[in-house]
Amino acid sequence: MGFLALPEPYDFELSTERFRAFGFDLANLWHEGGLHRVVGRCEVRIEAAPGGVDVTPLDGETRRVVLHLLGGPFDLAAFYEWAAAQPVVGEFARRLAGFRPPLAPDPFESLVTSITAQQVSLFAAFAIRNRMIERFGERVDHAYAFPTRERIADAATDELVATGFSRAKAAYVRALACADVDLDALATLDDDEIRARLTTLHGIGAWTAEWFLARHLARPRAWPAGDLALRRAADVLYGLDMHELGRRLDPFQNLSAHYLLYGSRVFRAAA
DNA sequence: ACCCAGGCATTGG
DNA sequence: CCAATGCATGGG
Repeated sequence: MGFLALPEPYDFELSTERFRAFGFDLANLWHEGGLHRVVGRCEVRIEAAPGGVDVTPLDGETRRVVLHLLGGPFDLAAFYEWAAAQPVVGEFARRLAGFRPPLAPDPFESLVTSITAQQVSLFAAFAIRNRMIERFGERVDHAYAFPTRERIADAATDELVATGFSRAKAAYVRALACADVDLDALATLDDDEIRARLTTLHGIGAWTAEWFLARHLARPRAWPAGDLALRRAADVLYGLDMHELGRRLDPFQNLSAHYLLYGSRVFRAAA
């Protein structure tokens, strides 16, 4: 076991709520008060500790993956300083102090997860994604490794449909797996270049590309303007359209989006 | 039996 | 160039 520090303030329960809010998540499994995930060939358990988390077992690769998974790249201190003077998001920042949005550690996983969530409710998306993970991923102890790109490339479209994908989405996911594109290399590009490259792929539109910037690369200005839940929050909480709200939240659109979505989910009275 | 849910590509005007 | 349409599943 090893200790992994996260910048204060950090709240493990708030930060992992997403893995429990819509059912369970086989690849990021909440079990006996800790988060379980496969790193390499090994299951890792993450649990709360003062000033960070305890990770079992912990090596160099695990340190890197878990720090990313737990939203380490976000500059929460700068966000809180800015948000203090902001209506709505400032109040959510105070009430959710220590919430560090989780990030998808892997680009393929991030895109596939977003594709499952296109158009359908997140409860449906989680259910479909879990069935896909169970079928194509490798189980290690409690949790499953998210299916590899190679495994999905080898799968038949019908096998994906059998787990609940529409035929169109099954084709998108397989085409992505087979595409001649270096997903890791996208991290070296700027936001607009990433948007342009991703949206040339079949099944990846503006919404999916934006959540990739937000939930995989932690880009500060990522702003999923087409997101239905976020548009509702913009309307109910601010009475603004997404375009105008995005300008007002600059340059913290990404963290603002996460706090507004979490806040409108948790503080039902506020929405 | 409906209707809606954190989209997208395709088709038809 | 914009509107209409089909998609598969889970919850209300």
